[in-house]
Order: sequence, then structure tokens, then C-alpha cells
Amino acid sequence: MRENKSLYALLGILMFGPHTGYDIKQRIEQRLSHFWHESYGQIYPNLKRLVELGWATLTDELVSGRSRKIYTITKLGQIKFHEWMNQPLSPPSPEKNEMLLRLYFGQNQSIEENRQLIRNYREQMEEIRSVFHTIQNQLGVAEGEPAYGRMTLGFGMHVVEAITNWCLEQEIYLEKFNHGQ
Amino acid sequence: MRENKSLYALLGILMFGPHTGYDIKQRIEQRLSHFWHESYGQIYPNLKRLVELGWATLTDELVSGRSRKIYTITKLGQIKFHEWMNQPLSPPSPEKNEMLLRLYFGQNQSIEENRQLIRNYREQMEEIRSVFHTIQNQLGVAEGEPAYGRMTLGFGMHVVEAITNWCLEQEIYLEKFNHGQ
DNA sequence: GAGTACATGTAAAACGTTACATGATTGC
DNA sequence: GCAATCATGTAACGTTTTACATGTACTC
Repeated sequence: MRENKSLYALLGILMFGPHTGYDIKQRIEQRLSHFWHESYGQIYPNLKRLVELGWATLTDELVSGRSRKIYTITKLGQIKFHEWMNQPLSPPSPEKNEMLLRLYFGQNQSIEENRQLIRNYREQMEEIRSVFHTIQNQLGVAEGEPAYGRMTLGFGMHVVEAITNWCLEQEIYLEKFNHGQ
Repeated sequence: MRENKSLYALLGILMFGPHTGYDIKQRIEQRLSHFWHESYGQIYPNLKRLVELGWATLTDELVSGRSRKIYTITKLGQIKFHEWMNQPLSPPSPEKNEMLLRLYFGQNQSIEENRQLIRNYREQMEEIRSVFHTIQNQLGVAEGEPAYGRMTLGFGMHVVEAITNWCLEQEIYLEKFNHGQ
């Protein structure tokens, strides 16, 4: 049986307070999107499972005629959450990267095509960077305690910047080959 | 219908010449492991599919009593390979990162626990870095054309270094909080 | 009245890993 | 003889996305 990470992601969000499935989806999209995502097809069945496991409770509320199913974490859920938080990180297996896969097969393409591939990728990185800046500006400031949200965003910034630099280096490298080494 | 990237990964490897399923698995593990991976459960069924699609042919060979099923790319396969190589890159959706997920939930932990999380992650990065160095030393040199394998490895190096730096910065940042801002 | 956001869910398909099964050859 | 490597594959299971279905409330 594999560790179901989605279950713990939901649990972690419920640690901030009661949420509906819809709320959770919104929150993940708005604040965790640079390192996490869940679809409704994952969220609703997993919330149901959380209740079955006794890790959360479900209450029905009627807010202005509209029914909302509110999930609240239980004591047991909190225990399970802390267990997960303190268990060793699983060793990171490198992600699949389609751009690198194509680049690896680069001798089947022209040098100019490979350079274009890298340039396109760099442009994608620049878009991501601007999204990160937008998120950064929306981030609040909590005095006296570490800004965890800001830290996770900083991670993305560092990585995107490193990739951008790598792209620029490779573009120059390939450029030289195009003009006869 | 989702794009089956595995199919194109196999096709790309067949562009280097005929391979068996076993060969392909070896090659991916040894040379593409920093940005790609495939299990036998993907490779063998997809090779079968490649033949069904007419993108590869299968020949049985007996090498010293041992039977080997050798897959060779067809003309159609080469066309499909080039189509894929030249189609626009799909926009990169950020990967799930369990360390960042846990860090995001950091206010439920002590500052020291969060610092430990980041330190552990940094140690994992350092292991990866040393694996990359090993791979780098095994890489051959092809004069006169761009070293695509080396370029893909450089990508990993840049990213790992950026992450390591980020970790160090965050460790210092949290350290300060521990000693009263 | 129409469109957007709120709100919940399921079913099918696709994607991917792991464990298992099988058997030959090579090197010690 | 035994272990490691070569070699091929499947079945079960788990994960994840996508498309669909349904209905309310709010704003223009």
C-alpha cells in the first residue's frame, strides 16, 4: 500500500480550520499551486475517506439556502497529521521533464531547433516567474513567526531563476555551434 | 485522450538504433535517470503498442541460445517522432513537492522541526549532486556537435544547486527565529 | 434572462508502480 | 551449485485526470 499524499494534503488544510471541498480546491489553487494540486475527482472521494477513517467529521450547513458540507479535523486526524509531518521524507525521485527528453534526442534535430526548444522553455519560465511575483504581492505578513508561505514561494523563485540561467547558457552554447564552433 | 509520453520516449531511444525492452530499461536507468524513468510495466506493453501502430517492427533473434526481441523504428515511427519533437511544449504544471507541502503547514510544528525538514532535504540534494558528478564522469565527449547528454545533466546540476542554496538560506532564517528574531 | 461563481459529486479512462512468474546464461 | 545478470511479460492495484451531471445564487 502506497502512502496517499492527497489525504495528508487535505488533512493539513483542515488544520487551518473547517473547510468544504470547494473551499479546499480554491485554497490549493490560490495558495499552494506552485507546489501542489488536487482535482475534485481526488478531493471529494478523499474527504469521504477521511470521514470513514474517523480523521474528520462532516456537518451539513445551509448558508443562505445553499447547502455546504463542512469537514472538520478530529483529534485522531490531528494525530495522524503529526505522524505524517514527522515521518522521514521519502527519497525524491527525479521528475519527468519532457523538454530534457527532447533535448536528449537533440542530434535528430537541427541546432537551431534545439535552441528554439530551450528558448521556448525559458519563456515558459518567465511566465511562471511573473505568476510568482503576483502571488508574492498577495502574500500577507505575519509578524513574529516564520513566513512559511513566503518560504515555499522562494523555493519556486530560486528554481525558476536557476533554470532561466541554464537556458541562457545553453542558448549561447548552441549559438556558437551554429556559427562554426 | 492524454498524450502518451512514454511512447515517444521509447521511440526516441529507438532512434539511436534497434533495442530490446531490456536494453531500453538499462539505457534509461543509466543515462536518462536524472530526468526520466520507465518501469517494465510501461515498457513492454508500450513496445507492443508501437508495433500495433506500425511505428516499430519486432524481430526475434537468438543470441547464444538466448532469445531477444528486438524492436526497430519504422519510417512511420520516425515521422511520428519528428512530429512530437516539433510540437509545442505543453505548459509545465508545477510538480508536487511533499517537503514544501509540509513546510507550508509549518506553524503546526516547532521551528526546530521545520529546520530539520529543510536540512534533511538539503542532505538529499547533496546525495543527488554526487550521483550527478558520477554520471558526469562517465559521459563521453563527442567532438564537433553539441553534448546533449551533458546539457541535460547541467540542468539537474543548476536546479540542485539552487535548491541547496535555498535550503541554506531558510535554515539561517529559521535559526534566527529560534534565537528570538 | 444570461453568465458567472458557488457547490457536490461520479464514471470512465488513462497512467503508472509493484509484485509476481518464468526461465536462460555467465562467472565464481 | 549458486548468485547475479539477462530477458520477457502480466495482474493487481493505486493514482490522477477528464468529462459529465446537477442544481443554486448573485450580478449585470
